[in-house]
Amino acid sequence: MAIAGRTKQEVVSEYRCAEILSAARTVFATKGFADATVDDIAAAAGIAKGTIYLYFSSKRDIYLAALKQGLTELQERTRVSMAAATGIRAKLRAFVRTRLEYAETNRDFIRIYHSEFGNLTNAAACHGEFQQLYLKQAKTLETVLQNSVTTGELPSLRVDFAAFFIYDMVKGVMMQRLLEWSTGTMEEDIELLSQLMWKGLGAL
Amino acid sequence: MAIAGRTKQEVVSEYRCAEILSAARTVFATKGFADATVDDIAAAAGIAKGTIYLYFSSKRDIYLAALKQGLTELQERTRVSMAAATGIRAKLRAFVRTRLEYAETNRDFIRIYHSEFGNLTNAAACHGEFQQLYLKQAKTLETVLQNSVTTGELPSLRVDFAAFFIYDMVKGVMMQRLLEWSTGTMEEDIELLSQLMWKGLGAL
DNA sequence: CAATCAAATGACTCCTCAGTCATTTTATGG
DNA sequence: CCATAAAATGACTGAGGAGTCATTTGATTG
Repeated sequence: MAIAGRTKQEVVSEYRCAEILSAARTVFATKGFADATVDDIAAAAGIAKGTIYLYFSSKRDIYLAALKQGLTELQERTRVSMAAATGIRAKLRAFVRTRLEYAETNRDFIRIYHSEFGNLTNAAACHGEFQQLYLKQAKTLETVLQNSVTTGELPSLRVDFAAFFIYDMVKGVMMQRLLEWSTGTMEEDIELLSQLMWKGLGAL
Repeated sequence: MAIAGRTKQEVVSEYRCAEILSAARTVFATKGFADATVDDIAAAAGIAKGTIYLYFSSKRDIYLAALKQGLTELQERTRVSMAAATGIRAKLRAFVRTRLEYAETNRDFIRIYHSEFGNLTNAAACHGEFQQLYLKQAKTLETVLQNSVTTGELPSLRVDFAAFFIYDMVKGVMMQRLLEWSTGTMEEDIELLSQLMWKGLGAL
């Protein structure tokens, strides 16, 4: 009974998972991991709690799945837009733009993203699983920087340091915008951030 | 019975508070707010749980007190060292140095700091009390930047944006160093960060 | 030393919530 | 239409932990 390589069962199952993850994102974004309850998620998804445990094995499992899903999408978009840009400066601008735009349209995910990646220091709670996800993210950017160093487009520098530096700047602006602390439009913030990243405060 | 304006009672009370806060810092840093128990803190302080409630009204109260204490000290040191430096560039370098040095010797506090200020987006949980503390921090730096703009030392720019930008960069490096992800010495990181902040990636 | 007061204690209560599972509902296909 | 299997349900359980308070310990003073 498989159509296009997927049974009906699989399709329904995927749909349920997506439903649950979508509800979970909203709830986790609003309450944070600790204060969110599985009942909250069930209510938001309009299903019974027991059903959730047919698709996920624990509260943490749901959380991790929601985080991974968003992270994969964000990372893929970032990768594609950077690959499409020519020259390191354009690539960095693409990095900034893609991520700020994604943040604007995926606020719930970004809240979860920040609550995890703003706080990687609490290793005890998560056995480093989030640290690994973070490092994987940084790796992509690091590779791009390294290539530019190799071609001589960038001078030799500690690319690992620079990669984190860039991540943190963009992460900070995402948060500013999410909290509506930024006084500028997104275009202005993209421009200003790109300038600061490239030229620093001294050359403005 | 007051000696130097303080009764014995007050001295003992302050000592107990300090004891509890010190234990709390360690526990919160290790387990995070949600996973830390008041029993953990009591055990770490070598006192009974009931005693803690003679000095603090709730778990959150302890947390907030520990955070505020560290924050006040960090902020004061930052303010003093910046005031002692001449010129905006030296002030910024002082900012970076003071904070990285403080992070090196107050790791427990910095863990707590990051778990809060990495995640300000979860406003529901804390009624914005942490957001206020953060904004107060940023204000000091913003004032320094504004003064430099007024004297013409810096060109006109969105000082609020720049202040966050600087905070986030330093915060990021603090985290890198805390997790021992940084491959450089502290001096190297101070130097590199100051350079990047001032000149950006393009001018290295 | 006895009486009084303050400080400390930890067993206890109460509540929340993750995860379970016997029961009910819905889908399948003969 | 019935039999059987699969999916969904939500009342229930057990664990864990915040905050309380009757009791104990220790200090103070006449």
